[in-house]
Amino acid sequence: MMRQVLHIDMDAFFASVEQQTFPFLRGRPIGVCSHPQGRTVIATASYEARAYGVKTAMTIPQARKLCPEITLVRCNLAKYIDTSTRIMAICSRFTDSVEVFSIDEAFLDVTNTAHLFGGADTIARKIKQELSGRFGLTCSIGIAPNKLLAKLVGEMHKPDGLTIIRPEEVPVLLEKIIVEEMCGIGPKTAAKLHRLGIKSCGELGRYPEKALVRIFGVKGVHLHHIGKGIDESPVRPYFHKPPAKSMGHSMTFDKDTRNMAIIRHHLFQLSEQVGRRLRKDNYAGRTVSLVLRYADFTTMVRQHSLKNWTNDGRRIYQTGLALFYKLYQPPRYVRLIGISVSNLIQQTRQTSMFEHPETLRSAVDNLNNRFGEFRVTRAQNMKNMNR
DNA sequence: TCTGGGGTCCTAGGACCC
DNA sequence: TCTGGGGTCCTAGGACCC
Repeated sequence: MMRQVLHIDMDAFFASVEQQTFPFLRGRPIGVCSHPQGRTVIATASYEARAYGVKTAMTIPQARKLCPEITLVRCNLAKYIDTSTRIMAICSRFTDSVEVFSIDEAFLDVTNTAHLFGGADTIARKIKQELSGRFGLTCSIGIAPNKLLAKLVGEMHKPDGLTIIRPEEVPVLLEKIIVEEMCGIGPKTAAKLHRLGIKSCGELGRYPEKALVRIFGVKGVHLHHIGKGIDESPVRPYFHKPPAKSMGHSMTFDKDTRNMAIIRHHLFQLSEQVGRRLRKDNYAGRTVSLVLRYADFTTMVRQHSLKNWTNDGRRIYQTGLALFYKLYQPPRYVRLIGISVSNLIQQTRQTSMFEHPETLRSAVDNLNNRFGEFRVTRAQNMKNMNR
């Protein structure tokens, strides 16, 4: 049975949410970023800003050069998560097969429910209408026989687009699509394909599968499928969301530094944040990874596996700090540090396998969850340091 | 004022055990 | 006294996604 899959992608999501919250931002070029004064990049640019060439991942100076009148807005992730949750709830009214692909993207398998609403295209129009009416937000929707193609065609008419591709139209489409437009083919793979004389998906699909496997390993099979427009992967409902594999935080210093007190201070804060997030969802992990990026952008990762699972910020910090000292080459300036915990297990309730009593930490967590990060923290952390 | 921050998956080599 | 082979865990690095 031919499947009917919708891909829904919110248009300039973070920026559009901000423009809805603050009407004076509407119609103006804005960029959302994590901390507008610091060393950061544009997370999302409004369409007005995109008209000037401002794009995601651009630095603030670059964006300002292209668009001097751009308004920078601080990222408010909690608000976007809240809006996203409500958007996903609306999608769930049309099928229980909704996969939350990212904060602003979802796949819907409507194969079994389309007839209840008058067809997949009607569902798409209803969702658009609903999101516009309730939130003032637009989205772009692609409808296709599988996720790969739904995502591809959904991107063809942004913003506020609706693109449908029928099975018989797929071969002609694939001839027109260049490989780097496909989800899963990044710059490195695209360059490698170009060297093989492969530009379009049609060409990729005709390239012998065996040769692709020889060159790319297991990924060759996947590439062959991409070239043919084949994707059997199911839409995974959000309630089957797999457990997390890792949790981490990192930060770029506003100025490169080699001041150990500053580095330790931020490493400690990042570790506490990671521990708190692990505890919030009842995770504990055994492997601690430390990321270190020098001023010249060389980036290194070192990891260490512990004997016991932990979700204690202090334990994570101690392990991370030991890794830092092993890795760090002293006179060099540090640009970024990060810490993450992997090898996770999830408990349904608190058990004795954690190293320390939970009572104090969960009380501190509750306070911080309610009143904000680091309102209550360890005395060691109180020295007021600037980034 | 070049180059954020959060993830997942894959590969490849070495240690170690049977 | 010529050493195979399978399995698992660990670590480092890279590609890719939003």
